[in-house]
Parts: sequence; structure tokens; C-alpha cells
Amino acid sequence: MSSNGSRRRDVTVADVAKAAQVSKAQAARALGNYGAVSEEVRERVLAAAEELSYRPNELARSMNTGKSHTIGVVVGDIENPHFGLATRGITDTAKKSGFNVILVNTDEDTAAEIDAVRVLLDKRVDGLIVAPASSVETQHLQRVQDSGRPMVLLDRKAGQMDIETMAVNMADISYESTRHLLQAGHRRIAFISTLTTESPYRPGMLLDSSQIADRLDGMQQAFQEQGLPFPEDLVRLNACDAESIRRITRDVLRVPNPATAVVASDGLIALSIVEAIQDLGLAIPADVSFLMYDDFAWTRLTTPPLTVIAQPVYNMGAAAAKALIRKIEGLPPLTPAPKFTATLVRRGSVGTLRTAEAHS
Amino acid sequence: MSSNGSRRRDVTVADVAKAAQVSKAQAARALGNYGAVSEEVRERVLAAAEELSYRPNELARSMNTGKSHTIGVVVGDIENPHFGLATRGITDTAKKSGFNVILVNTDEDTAAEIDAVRVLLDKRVDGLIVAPASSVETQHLQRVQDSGRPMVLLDRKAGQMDIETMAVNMADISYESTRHLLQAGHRRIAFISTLTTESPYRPGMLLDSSQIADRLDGMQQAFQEQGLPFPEDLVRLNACDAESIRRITRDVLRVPNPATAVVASDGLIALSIVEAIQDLGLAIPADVSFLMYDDFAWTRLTTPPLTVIAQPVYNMGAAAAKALIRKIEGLPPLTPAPKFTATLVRRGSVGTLRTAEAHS
DNA sequence: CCCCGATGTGAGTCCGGTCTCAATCGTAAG
DNA sequence: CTTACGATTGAGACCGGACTCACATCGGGG
Repeated sequence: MSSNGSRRRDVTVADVAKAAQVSKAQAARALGNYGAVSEEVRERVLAAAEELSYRPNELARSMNTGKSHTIGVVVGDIENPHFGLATRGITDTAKKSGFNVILVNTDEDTAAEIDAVRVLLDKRVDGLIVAPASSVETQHLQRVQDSGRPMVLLDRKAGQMDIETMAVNMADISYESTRHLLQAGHRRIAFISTLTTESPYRPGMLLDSSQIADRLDGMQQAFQEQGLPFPEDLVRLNACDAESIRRITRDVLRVPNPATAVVASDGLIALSIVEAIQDLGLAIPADVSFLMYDDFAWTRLTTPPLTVIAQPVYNMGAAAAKALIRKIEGLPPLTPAPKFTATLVRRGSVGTLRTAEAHS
Repeated sequence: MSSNGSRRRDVTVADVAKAAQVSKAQAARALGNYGAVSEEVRERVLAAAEELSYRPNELARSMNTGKSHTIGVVVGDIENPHFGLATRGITDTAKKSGFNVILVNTDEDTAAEIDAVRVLLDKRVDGLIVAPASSVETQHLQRVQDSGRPMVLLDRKAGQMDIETMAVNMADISYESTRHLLQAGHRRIAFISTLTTESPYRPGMLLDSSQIADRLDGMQQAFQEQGLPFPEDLVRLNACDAESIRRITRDVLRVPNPATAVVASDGLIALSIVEAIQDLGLAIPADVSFLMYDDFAWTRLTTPPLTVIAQPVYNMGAAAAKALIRKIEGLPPLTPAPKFTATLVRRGSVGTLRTAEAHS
């Protein structure tokens, strides 16, 4: 234990050069595999390096090549399997191209995101992949863009900014799944999301998340096309913790003219919502239909299995990494830009409403 | 915003110094908040830095402080919520102390792990947190240890090596949960794990994972104490993909003298096992009891809710980060070392076996 | 009035690599 | 026997900060 006081400077090219009895420059050339080095010197140097178990200092290397072979990834919450899978796609792809990943969690907090981006830039990452917490507060992203550092967005757009973004078209799939619910006779459809806002939902309000805004647009369009009124009173945001989710669920189901279908905006709150529904003594889909975003494996195990909106999350992560690396290497973006489509996976949690009620 | 030239080089202390009309050394002192600087100079420098939007190059800073304020985390699979949560614990704690996290996925492959450790060392991370893929092949970890770089293990021990490790005592909880099953009358208990081995399980064989070895030890002890024979034929490893899991599940349940209880070694295979059981037309717990490691939220949603072994994964990650940072800062390890205990959460998936069968 | 320590300051070195440049060597062409 | 040209080689200048050291400057104690 106490023996670790021995000062242990690591081996440098200079040490290797001395051992191989050549100049520092020659040793560096042999080790870095560049320039002209005679076979004899190369062998001597490599042997010496091996002997001293020399390892290059990537920090020093990065400093004068300007490349760190590291990309920064900023997400809201790795704990969420949605991002877990996306991160997997990113790291797998990055590794294949020789890049490492620095991961930062923001807890969906814009202040933390701003900080994260700054720190990563300071660390001179070669590029950034960001899942922006907000589609509105995007000055920090604009600054990255201006600085010329490659960046790709994941999952969510950032306001009007023209940044390559890997995300599914939420309006489309939301429209499609809302039609599915409408066709099953549902008119009172609740939409519950974790999105934090200062005031309750009002039609036309500016939402911090392009994702959620797009989903609501899709829903509204489906209602409108059928000449039906969109049940704005059933759009519920700020479902942040288990307690508030429970309250909101009760709120939309245990009232006069309750929701007959509930849409959960992500896989994490879906869990709490289903629990809350069960606690209320209601059965899915007999009493209330249920639909959720994200196709997690466990959704096949419940009784009944849940109808979900599956997003190609891994592929989106992989594509984001691929696109970023192209940018880093100065290649033009792939054309056509990759498109990602979510699919409605119909399992057993959406039931048909009796016509009498549907026409009420 | 107007001075936004297409200049590629970023602003350095030298630039700031020139703008503030002081020497590079003074500018560095003012910016780095060290040494003696007059109030007037400090203000001029900071103003110039602000004006030029100067940001320190952490790479350069790291190079001569020797500290990168970055820790490397090597895990088998972030996609697995078990590691997702642990990673969350690590990043949260690291951030609080001003450390960043470089994350590497090994796919539980030792070769990838060796590579990951080498790369992280080359990047001069201040320390490493590793969840070793193997408890046997640990030379690379020994090398890290010898190099004096701080390291903490997570989740799994590494052979005989004396490295601080944050993990639950698997033998204890395995013993406890096996007793639970035995008391419910089960004698034919299957244990299914993803652990990859070259040959099928044989009693006493050297297992690559201390985790699995400990769990089997715990099971054996429980059986032994009751004077009951341990059903070695029901220990099944190599349950790597959905297909093999399906085959194995059928294999232990659809044979003469089948298993009456199944233990799933992690949350990921648990999903496939439950599915396979359902596909076989068997009911939990009426036909077969089920117990799994890891308490994922969805286990409360199935019918019946699943009995699980809950591990304080987030806390283990957080403690690993805390311990590592203490090491990095040269502080002695916390005493007493933090202990983590898993708990058996009895829900509905373990049923009592009829005595007649239990005595067969 | 002079010496002393405390405070400010600039020049320059160092970290560990990459890379430029000029010098050297060998040898084939003239 | 020169001359020229490509392959090798070493010295040293970077990269962008941290830090050492020598040299002011200034106020107070003796």
C-alpha cells in the first residue's frame, strides 16, 4: 500500500529514442509510422518501445494534430432505454471508426446541457451528438455551429436551426396512430407527457419540444380530417414523477366524460401510467385503451401485450454517429439523407369502443 | 458576432495577452486564477478574454497538470438497464466532482475490454471503473493496477486481485432466494445464464464470472443444508440469444422430471424466458415458478408481478465513482468499505408446490 | 537612509508528441 | 570522377497552457 510513493513518469518517445540510440525525431517517425525510416532503425525503435512498454500519450498527440478521436454525446437520460439503445448505436459505430465517446447526462435540463456542451468543446472533442433538451433555447447549439465544430442532433430538432438531425417524423406516426384510435371508435384520447412547462397545455402554446409539438399536430390533423373536435382538455404535460403521473391518470379517467384511450409519450412514464390504470381497477383494453411511444421488450409481456409506436432508435444513433464522422472527416453528408420511420405495432392494448358511446 | 471570421485556430492565452497588452504569463495567471496578479491587469485580461470569447484548451491544460478530469468507464452493455442505471450513478457522482466520463462498451468480450482499457490509458484518464467481462482473464487489469492508475471494479470481482470492488454479495442473496424456493417445495430449480462457456456446465468447473460462480455456490449451499441433491442438470449457461433461450427453456420444462422453478440470471434474458414459458402454454406460477435477478420496473406490470432480486445498482455505480475519485485525489479508501446487499422482493411469480410432488 | 520581504511582471522552459528543414549519405547518371 | 537526386537522419520549432526564475517596485522596520 505505502509503496506507491515511487514516482512513476511514463515512458516517452525520448526515452525510447535514447534506448534505441537514435534521435527523438527518428523514434517518433518509426512509432508514428510516418516519414522515412530505415528498416534497421524501425526495428530497433520498435524493439525498444516494446521493451519499455511505451504507449503514446494521446493527449499530446491530439494537441498538435488537433484531432482527439473523441466525440461528445449529450443526452437527457441514459437510464431511459430509449437513449440506452441510441447510445449503443452511437458507440458501436464510433468504435468501428476508431472514435471514443464521452457521455454526458443532462437530466433534460437546458442549463446542464449548455454546460455539457461547453465542457466538451473545451475538451476539444472532434464533434458532438446532442439530443437537445429544448427546441427553443438553442443559442448554445448555434454557438457550436458557428464555431464550425461538427454537430449532429438526435431525436429532436432545434428550432429553426439548419442542423443535420436524425429523428423520425413524429407528425406522421402520430397521425397514423391517432387514426387507428379513431377508427376503433375513440374520441376522448388523452395524451400524457413528461414535458415540463410553466403553465398547463393550451392550444397553440409554444412547446419546448419539437417532438411533442409534432405529435400533437399529428393528432389534431387526424381529428380535424374526421371533422371531430380535438379533446384539448386531455392533453397533460408535466408528468414528471410517479406521483404526478398517478394523479394525472386518475384525472383523465375518473371524471365525467373520461378518456377512453390513453397515449403515453415515452416508455418510462408508460410504466407508471399502466400501474395507475391497474390501481384504479380498470382493465386494458376493456375499460380503457392504451398506446405508448417506444417499443420496449417488456411491452410484449404484459397482459394484454401493449400496442406501441416503435422507433428505430439504434439505427438513429448509428446514423447520427456515421453522419458526424463524415462531417469530421470533411465528407459531404449522405444523400439522400437517411429517413427514419416509426411504425405502429398493433398488439392487444387498443380495443374497439361500442358504437353507442363512440357516437355520444 | 461580427468578428466571426472563418479562422480555424481558436483563441489562445497569447491572443488574450496581446489584446490585454500584458505578457502571456500574466494573462495565464489571471485566467487560471493562480499566482499574483494586480486587480487592474486581471480586469483587463478577463475583459479581453470575454471579448474574444476565449476558452481554455483542456487538452493542453491536462498535458502539463497530468490530470484530465476524466474517468473511463468500461461496461459490458449499456443497453442493459442494469448498467444503464449504474452508469447513471457514476456520471451523476462524477459530474458533482467535476469529472467527465468516457464510456466504452465491450459486449462482454474480453478482447474488447483489453483494448478499451489500453485506449483509455492512452487517453490519460485519471482513473478507471471496470465491470470485468471475465474474472479469470485479468492480466490487463493487473497491468493497470501495476501502472498505479486508480481503478475500481464494479459488479464483479477479478480473480484474486486486490482491487476495491463495488458489488453485492451474490452467494448470500442466492442462498436466501434458493431457500425461499425450497421452502415453497421446489426441488427441481433451473438456473439460466448468458455466461458463455466452451462446454456445458459441470459441477466444479471454473467459471469466467465470479458473479455466476457465487450464485451457484449459494444455491448449492442451500440445497446441501437441507440434505437435498443439487439439480446440476438444470444449470444452463450460454443462453446468448432469444433462440437459444427458447430452446433451453423448453429443454428444462418439457422433459421428464422437469424444473418446477426457473431462475433467470439477468433482466435481459428474463424477458425471453418468460416469453418462452408463455409460448409453451405454461402459467406462472401455477405451472412453473419464476425468479429473476435485477428489479426492473416492468416486473411489476406482468401478470403476475415477478419475484425479483433487487440490487442497489445506482448506489453501486455512485459508490464506485466516489471511491475512484477518492483514489485519484490521493485520499484513503472509505472505512468501513461500503457494503451492498441485494434483497429478495417477493411478488407473485413464485408459487407453492403441492407436497406430493415435492416429495417425489 | 538602507535593507527586507511581499507583490507584480515578463522571459522562457516544460509537458509529449508532430512536423519542418537542412544536413548527410549512398549511388546511379553524365 | 563529378553531379544530382532520393532516402535517412538530427536539431529544433511548434501546439496551448502551467509554472519557474530573475528582475522590478513599493512600503515598512531598523
